[in-house]
Amino acid sequence: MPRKLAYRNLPQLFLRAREELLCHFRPIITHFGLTEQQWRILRTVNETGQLEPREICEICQILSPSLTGVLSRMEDMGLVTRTRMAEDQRRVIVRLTPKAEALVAELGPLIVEQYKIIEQAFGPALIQELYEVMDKVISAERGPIPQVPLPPRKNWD
Amino acid sequence: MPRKLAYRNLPQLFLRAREELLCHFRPIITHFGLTEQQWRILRTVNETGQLEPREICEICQILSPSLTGVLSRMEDMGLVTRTRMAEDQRRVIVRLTPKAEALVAELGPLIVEQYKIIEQAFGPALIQELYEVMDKVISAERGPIPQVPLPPRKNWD
DNA sequence: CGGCAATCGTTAATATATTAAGGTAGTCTA
DNA sequence: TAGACTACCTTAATATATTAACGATTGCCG
Repeated sequence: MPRKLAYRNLPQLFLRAREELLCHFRPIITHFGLTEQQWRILRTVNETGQLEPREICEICQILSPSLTGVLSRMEDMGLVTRTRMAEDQRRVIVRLTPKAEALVAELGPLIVEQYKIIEQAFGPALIQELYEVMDKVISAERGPIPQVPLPPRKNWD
Repeated sequence: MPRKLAYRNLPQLFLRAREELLCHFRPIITHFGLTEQQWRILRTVNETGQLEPREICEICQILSPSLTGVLSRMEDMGLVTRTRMAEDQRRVIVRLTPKAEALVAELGPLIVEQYKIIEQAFGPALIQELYEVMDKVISAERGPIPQVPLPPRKNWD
């Protein structure tokens, strides 16, 4: 019985590699009383000025039910506003408050500086390679990927 | 005022790329009533026969307080056993039950088959590149990476 | 016009993530 | 050998992840 599978756990390697990077940014983010998800949202919305929740979900990789809570807390913190669209009462527009914009203006440059430090330590070539390979995985058009057939689940207990 | 930072959000790209992979495995894992973390632990412990909690934490990228709960639930499900070491009463040994080993024996081959499908769709070269670049990020020895100096936090509210 | 399916955000329930603090068992040192 | 120190795991509190289901709106179509 082969205890080891033929393929090493790739999603797990993604996790570890991501943490290897993120651990150098986390202190900056928490220093300003933000969570990682809150910073992702601040940074993303700041780039476009305004976004709808489902757009934030897709870009920031946060599921809808999670986002509801995160945005509520950010609203309580005075970082974002949520306004219903007049044309379509189902949809919502999320914007940053001036307070949040000031926060991004102060935090952003620190993040950039930390990127430069990391780029020197990892080597610019590796960073470049990371961006390229991530893009290849994310935005490559490829046909539908079939699902391995699942056997009926046995009654274990 | 540059709304876009000089560096695209790399950890966020990691998240999206990881999800692009994981979404093809998740159905298999949930089909057997497991969570992603539970499968990571099953797969990892199965490879070595037994592991201590802190080893699982490091390999599976799960923090100690989370692991406590995950292992408790897995113990309730009859998947793992936790036994205190005689020599050092602080330490614990985690082992799989026969039931869990049977589960891995059934689930493992399906995971491998799904890897093969993905490898064909993504191209073997890309998969190879992914493994290589992750290893470069994770296990490259590099000097200590300095932390950008943090300014005193202002009183926002 | 009226029914009906799809969209969008939310609520609910449970599992995990994160940070801080606690508790117990080993280790070290004065 | 007492007391401080450390290592390992756990508990506590809050935030987020995940799946299912709900409620309000809108668009479609008969």
